[in-house]
Amino acid sequence: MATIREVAEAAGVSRMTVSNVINGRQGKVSARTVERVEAVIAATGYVPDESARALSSRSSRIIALLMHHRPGPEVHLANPHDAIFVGSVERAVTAAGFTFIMASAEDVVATARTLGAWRVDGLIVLGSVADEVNDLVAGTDRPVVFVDNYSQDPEVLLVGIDDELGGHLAGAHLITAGHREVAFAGPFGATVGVVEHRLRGLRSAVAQAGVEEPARCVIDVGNGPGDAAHAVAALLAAEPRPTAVLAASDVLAIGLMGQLSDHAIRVPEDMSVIGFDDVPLSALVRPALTTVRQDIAAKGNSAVANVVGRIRGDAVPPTGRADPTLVVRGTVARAPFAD
Amino acid sequence: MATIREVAEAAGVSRMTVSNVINGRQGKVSARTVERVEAVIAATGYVPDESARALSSRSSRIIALLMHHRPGPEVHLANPHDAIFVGSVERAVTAAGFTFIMASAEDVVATARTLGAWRVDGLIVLGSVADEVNDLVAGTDRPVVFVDNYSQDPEVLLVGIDDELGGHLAGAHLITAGHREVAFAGPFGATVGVVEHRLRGLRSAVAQAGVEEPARCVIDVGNGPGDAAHAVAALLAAEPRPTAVLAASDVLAIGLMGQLSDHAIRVPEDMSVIGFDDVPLSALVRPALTTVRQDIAAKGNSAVANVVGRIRGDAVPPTGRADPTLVVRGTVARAPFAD
DNA sequence: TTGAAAGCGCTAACAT
DNA sequence: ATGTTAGCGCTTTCAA
Repeated sequence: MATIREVAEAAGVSRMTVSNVINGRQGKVSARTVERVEAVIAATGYVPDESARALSSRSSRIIALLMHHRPGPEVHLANPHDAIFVGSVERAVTAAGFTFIMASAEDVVATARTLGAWRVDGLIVLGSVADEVNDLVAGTDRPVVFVDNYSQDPEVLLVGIDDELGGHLAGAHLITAGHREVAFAGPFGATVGVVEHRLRGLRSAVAQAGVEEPARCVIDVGNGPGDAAHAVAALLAAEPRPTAVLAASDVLAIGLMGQLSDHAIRVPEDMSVIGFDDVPLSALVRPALTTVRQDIAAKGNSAVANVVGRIRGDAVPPTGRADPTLVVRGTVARAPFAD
Repeated sequence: MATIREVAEAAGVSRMTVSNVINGRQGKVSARTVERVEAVIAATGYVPDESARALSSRSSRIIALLMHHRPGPEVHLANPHDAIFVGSVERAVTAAGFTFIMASAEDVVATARTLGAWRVDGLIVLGSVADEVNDLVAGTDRPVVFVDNYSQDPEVLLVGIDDELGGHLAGAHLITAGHREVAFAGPFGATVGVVEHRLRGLRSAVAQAGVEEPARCVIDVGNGPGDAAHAVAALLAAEPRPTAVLAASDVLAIGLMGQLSDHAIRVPEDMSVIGFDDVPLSALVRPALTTVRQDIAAKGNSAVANVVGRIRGDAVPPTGRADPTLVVRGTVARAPFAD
């Protein structure tokens, strides 16, 4: 491995000149010298040592995505929402000229500390983080953005969507189709606030139609293998039986559809289903899934734009919650017995 | 940020002693001194600077997963196979006491060089890498393992499955169900060798049944939005029309099922479908997907075990190809008009 | 069991 | 436009 010193000697210049060439410092080096140094670099295959650079400059030009995941065999990334988000972040980070790395761990605070020890320049945090938010922010002087977070602290920078509006859109659509007894299913334990807000929005829409106890059937369901089966069992046992269900994610909605099919309950004739996210899969299944759409890639781009802006000291693009929309496909029908 | 020097002074010892405590060097420091130093570390919240450690020790204790992806908006990780693989690698790396990072890029060789400049200790490479293999291996003195790679070079260390056997299992199952005209659909451009070997295995099984031109209908199909539609159009236009199709992945199989449904072709009565991988989703859809199963997490564990073994200089666990199995569910029926 | 000296490869700050 | 000096924070090597 060649070092900057060897390159400097071979080119007959000082190490600083080589450094200036590497870092493309315009106007600090004459064109002829640049050429000579670059020739030596190409010939030797020299690559600057990043740990030395980071140590000396106190900056790594790395932006890291930190994902929280729960213990157990479940893979966080198996969730298409997360996969798409990660992909969009990676692209935006690379396009901005930074190096992208991702770290996934149960203990986000500890991992943030590890990344900090690597002098990462910015951090994007995905996953259910609540109490840890303050520890995370306090533990670093670098820009941090949280994704889909419902922290108490209004100062915390985040990107996300208006989950309550999403739930409301779904509820209004079901009400319009004549549904009154509407159920909700989601992983309440897995996220902090997101699922709750979707339920709240659903209830507000149903309540506006004059329903006394809106969405009284609420099912807490994980992503495990048998979970969809339990959820559907609970759904069908509810009294009175709901005619529609809003799932907190498309994947869950598809799982429910499969179980309903096993119970000979037709979707949408006997039971309407709405998903959340609009992942690509939802257009593939049959009947195609009616769902609340969020622009996941836009969320990733916003997060990166904000972090990069703060690193560079530029104008900082705003963060906040975007508005989801409803995508009508084939899983909502008029409620049975609706007038 | 506290430094080792400050900790040393506060504890009244030399920097080397603090270093020995940090690195848990047994027997180099007395128990009393360890205790004192650890108290100071806890009090100051000292975290060793990793770039300085890497620079000085020439090792980062990082194992990196390098993913190749193609240009365009498509997200590599959206593939459940890749997501599960990444998850299992991350878990195994962390369990082995290393830090995990993931980098995804179009130019794997360039990114490998970047990671090398960070002194990563080991590398796992996922994705369609062919010509780059030699450059990658030549460019580093660290252990590298390739995943699902069909390199010419037999010396290249890899983990994967016997894709040809997988195709053969599917073919034999279809033959047993009376199918003779069998189609194959897969993204030939996206991988190097994997899809081809699955097709080869399918053909060998069909040929064994005495079929003259086994699997003559071969459809090259990507993962884009309209791709499944084109594939099904090609499938239904083929003359003679196939009675069964093997898809190179479960996600593709599900996409085909949706399109077949739109054409009022029933699965499995009119068309049998087999997938590949057995991702969780395949058990959720209806009819549940018959598929060739591979143990993705085992593949990840093998890759990590090999890299870690080589880093430590321990006995190196063997690499190689595991055997897939057939999971029979509900998408294969007896061929129409079969005797 | 502990410490002192030297240096990993690079860059910031200041010369010239 | 180029060079010199002095570290960044840690570990290695060798001594005590």
